[in-house]
Amino acid sequence: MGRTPCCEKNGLKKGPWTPEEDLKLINHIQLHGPGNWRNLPKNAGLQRCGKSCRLRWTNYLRPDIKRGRFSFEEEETIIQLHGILGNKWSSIAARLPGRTDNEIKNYWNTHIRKRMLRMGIDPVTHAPRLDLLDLSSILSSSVCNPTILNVSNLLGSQPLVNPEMLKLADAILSLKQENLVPLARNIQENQIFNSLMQKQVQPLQPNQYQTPLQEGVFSSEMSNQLVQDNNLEGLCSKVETYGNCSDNSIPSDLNEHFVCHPNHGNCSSNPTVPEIQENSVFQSLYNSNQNFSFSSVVSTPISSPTPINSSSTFINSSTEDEKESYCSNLFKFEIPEGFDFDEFM
DNA sequence: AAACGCCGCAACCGCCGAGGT
DNA sequence: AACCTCGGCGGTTGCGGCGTT
Repeated sequence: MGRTPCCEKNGLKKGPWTPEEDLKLINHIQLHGPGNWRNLPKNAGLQRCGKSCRLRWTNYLRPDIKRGRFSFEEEETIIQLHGILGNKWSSIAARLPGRTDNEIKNYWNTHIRKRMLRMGIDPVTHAPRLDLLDLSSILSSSVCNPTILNVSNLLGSQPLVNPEMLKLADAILSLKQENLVPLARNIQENQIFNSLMQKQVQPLQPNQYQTPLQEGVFSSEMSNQLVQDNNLEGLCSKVETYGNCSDNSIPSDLNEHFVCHPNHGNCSSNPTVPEIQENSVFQSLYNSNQNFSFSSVVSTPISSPTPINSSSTFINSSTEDEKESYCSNLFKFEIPEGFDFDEFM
């Protein structure tokens, strides 16, 4: 048997809602509450399909909807969560209070996705699109600085975008709510990402998203607590030590782990000293008040002017270029193949 | 000023899963 | 077990606004 339509289509209005219709819907829901969408139009005196009423309410009329442009932090959260969850817009929306899945989906398709494509990043996999890589620039960079040539990068086995770092941030968030012991164990086994991905996909309840520290954004308080809980002080202090360097020299041991990608690195005047690329997350953090920390790598709140769940609607005055620059930073952090967490910690 | 094209977003469509009978 | 309803989800469409020529 074929599926019956949710309502009789004939005679029902379609298209944009009028203010009168909105008023009727709001009044009805205020009196009776949402739900029973099938009968709602009739009871509310609307010539609309119940589905249409539900969509209008959930995507537009609901009082807790936050209007206005997305903040840096919201965008960052969307990118991180999309890297983990894919096109699970409702799941992503559940971690962005006041935002609807439809709004996030539209924003992704019209802004973020295009920007990623411009940057040569596959918006589905969050990995660089090899078909768009400028091989000549890669090769010229390599000629200028042979030390930064990483063949595995050229072959695509080591994505420029580091979705694992993004996954790590969100996975740690999940583990905070579950069990932290496996995290440390997995780090030591150097199998962290696979196991974290499995944990990550466990759905959270909607009411878990409502407190600031439980949202997708990884707060500094959380990271500090996690560091304590997981004996990650070594890692954190080591990274912070690097960030506190007063000159532009990069500690040799760190330099071994965080390589410049040839496609984005500049030719160094000194071919024997790899130069941190200007746009890298590392460089951004390195330059931002010399206050680089592990938590900032994970949450990157450096350019987020307001808390994600600020009660006031944030009108973002930043340009697309600024966001693109910021976005590129978000994607250019990589952990080289063979990176040993044990050794680093 | 008109035509054209692009962009953003609200709304629609079709499918799916859960739950009830 | 089969059928049916309902709510929810992701993909897509179409329209209005805006910028450019």
